[in-house]
Amino acid sequence: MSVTIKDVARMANVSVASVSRALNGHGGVTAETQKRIREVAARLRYVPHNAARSLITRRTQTIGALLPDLHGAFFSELIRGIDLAARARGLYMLVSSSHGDATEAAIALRAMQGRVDGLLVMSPHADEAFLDENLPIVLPTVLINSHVRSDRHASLDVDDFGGARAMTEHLLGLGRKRIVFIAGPQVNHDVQERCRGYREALTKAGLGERAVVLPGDFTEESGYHAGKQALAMVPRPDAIFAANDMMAIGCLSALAEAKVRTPEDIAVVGFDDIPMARYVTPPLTTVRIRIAELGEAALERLVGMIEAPEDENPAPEPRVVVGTELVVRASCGGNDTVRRRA
Amino acid sequence: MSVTIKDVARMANVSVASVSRALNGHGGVTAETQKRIREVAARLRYVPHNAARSLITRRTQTIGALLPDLHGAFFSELIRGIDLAARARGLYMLVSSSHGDATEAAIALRAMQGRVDGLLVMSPHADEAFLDENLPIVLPTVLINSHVRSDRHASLDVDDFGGARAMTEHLLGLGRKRIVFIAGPQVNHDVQERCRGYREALTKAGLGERAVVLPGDFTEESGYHAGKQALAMVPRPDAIFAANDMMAIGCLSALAEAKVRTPEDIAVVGFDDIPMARYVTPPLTTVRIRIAELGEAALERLVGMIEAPEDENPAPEPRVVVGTELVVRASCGGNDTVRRRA
DNA sequence: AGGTTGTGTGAAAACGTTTACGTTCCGCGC
DNA sequence: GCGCGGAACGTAAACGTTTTCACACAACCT
Repeated sequence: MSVTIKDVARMANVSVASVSRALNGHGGVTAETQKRIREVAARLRYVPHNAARSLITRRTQTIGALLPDLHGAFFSELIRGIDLAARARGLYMLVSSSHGDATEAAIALRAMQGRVDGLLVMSPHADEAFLDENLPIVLPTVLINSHVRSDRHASLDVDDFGGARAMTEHLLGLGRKRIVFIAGPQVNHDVQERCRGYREALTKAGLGERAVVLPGDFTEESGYHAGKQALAMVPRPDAIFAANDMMAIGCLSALAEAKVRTPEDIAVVGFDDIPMARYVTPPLTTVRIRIAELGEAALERLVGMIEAPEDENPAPEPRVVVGTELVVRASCGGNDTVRRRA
Repeated sequence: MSVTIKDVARMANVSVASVSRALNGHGGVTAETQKRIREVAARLRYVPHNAARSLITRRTQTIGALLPDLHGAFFSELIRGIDLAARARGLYMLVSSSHGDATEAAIALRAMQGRVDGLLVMSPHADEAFLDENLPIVLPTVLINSHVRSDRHASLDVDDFGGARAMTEHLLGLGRKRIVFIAGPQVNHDVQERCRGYREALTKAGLGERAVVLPGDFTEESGYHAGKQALAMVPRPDAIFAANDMMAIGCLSALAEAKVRTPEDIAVVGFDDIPMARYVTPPLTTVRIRIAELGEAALERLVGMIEAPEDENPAPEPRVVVGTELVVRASCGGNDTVRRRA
């Protein structure tokens, strides 16, 4: 059996209350007894039982992260950002992921009850109704990139729209006129926003009717196919904007195979700035999301909510948007730069 | 205030004991009352308080993962593997990382007390003495890639040695005779094992005295410099084996810059099979570690320890080695294959 | 009829903390 | 000398569960 506070109390000839006070530095104990208690605790290797402690304090020093998946660089970076900020505050992180359907997500959500002080939720299932159904109202929650418009939950979104618009404008600025867009999974909010940004820029340039959206599903293969499709178009496009980098890379293969030069004949650009983007040939122009920063911001936000007195609701600004950067490399025919957008 | 088991009991006109029994399916309660209790619980949105539950059951349904860092594809994959296996068993995962020094790691370790049922530890600080000092003996623990020889802790290691030896033998089999090795950080156990595998293969081929180890630190840049160094050697090597892929990629740049052909003049190979390896030119021959599998295996192992009756120690096989695959692409001049090693 | 089982249920103890509330003791001002 | 205030410390309640034990009651066997 492990050693409890009672054992320490007995060995130090004091009550459990004094041990608790001494170890937590609450005062009310002599410096001398405090020292003695500390020594005994160290000798016995006493470690407080966290479950017992959080049962009474109502604090767990833990935040929960609900993610749809853990595949790929995106979640890796996101978790890293969250962890970074969490550690700085002495918080631990309970992660739960890969819940395919809403039922699984609901179970995960409920399992967090009494285990965490707050929740970071990024899930395609996390719409308003779902959250109402499964979230105990008391649990502070920050929605990441959920695109759920709600005044009751704080949320943090990536500026997909602005990033895509900036990219499209960049291509237009380089003189490209026939820009096609390769979309991702239909249900994906990010994709919709990126597509919207693409259309917006074209429309603003008076080229709205030239918008062409090819289907894709975020995989390299679908990018390859979309590339083939683009090559078959007449007139042939002079730029391809893929909704993510992997598809852009697949697209590059399709062009290379057809002996079409990038960027001279057709520019190819992506979205995400995955590590690989720098290394393909030609290096890929893309939109960078500062993902770790997104994670950090989300956690900061959550901590703010946890620490705020309950009556001091509604958060001043329930919705925050995280900016993107335009990363210009060779694949678009521009000069290498990184342009930061708020 | 959130709803407790007492509220459910009151509303259902039963005792808390019956509610507990009904909800946990322990039997000893009529089908009818069980149904009634379940309905009341659902209506009240009752969710058991996990801290209270684990206080008495001594089970948290959570495992802790102590990692040195969260940067890069390795940890992403590792976490994914762990999470995958954990979810399959209804376990949650508490992750803690980025502890720079041993003190921080110790704090993290102790903070896990009473919060997890078992621990997955991968940390450079996790040597025998450190663990003795900070681990409550009762907590089941699996060490990942720690290279700590201990009969008291289970451990799971990657077969760096075997992978590096196989790669070196592959190069020798292709007729390369002057193979240099680019090492990584000195303290890194993996690097030492990989280097040992390299030397072993050379020695076995009677070329032991030809072993050349250039310094490196796992960064692309250090690979670039090592590449330059290799080019300056006389006689010039005909193959370069980098201890990880990033350095191999840096090395490729150095060769390309010097107009040296890969693989015709010099073969270049790496270790890790990061996603990018497929996409560089030429595609990189490398050693793949099935990382997610490593995570899964570690968790399975841990669960075995947790579920085993206490008296049924010592685990049959305290040390398990996870195999690697030789991934042959263009950069070594062989034919594309994947050769799996146990 | 009287004992013996079994089955559904409730009361209460237990888990390991924190903390509100008492108690003791000492020093101080009147 | 007496009351008073505060500091140091102890007692016990509380947190929300699970689980042991006891109890009531019905059904069964002699």
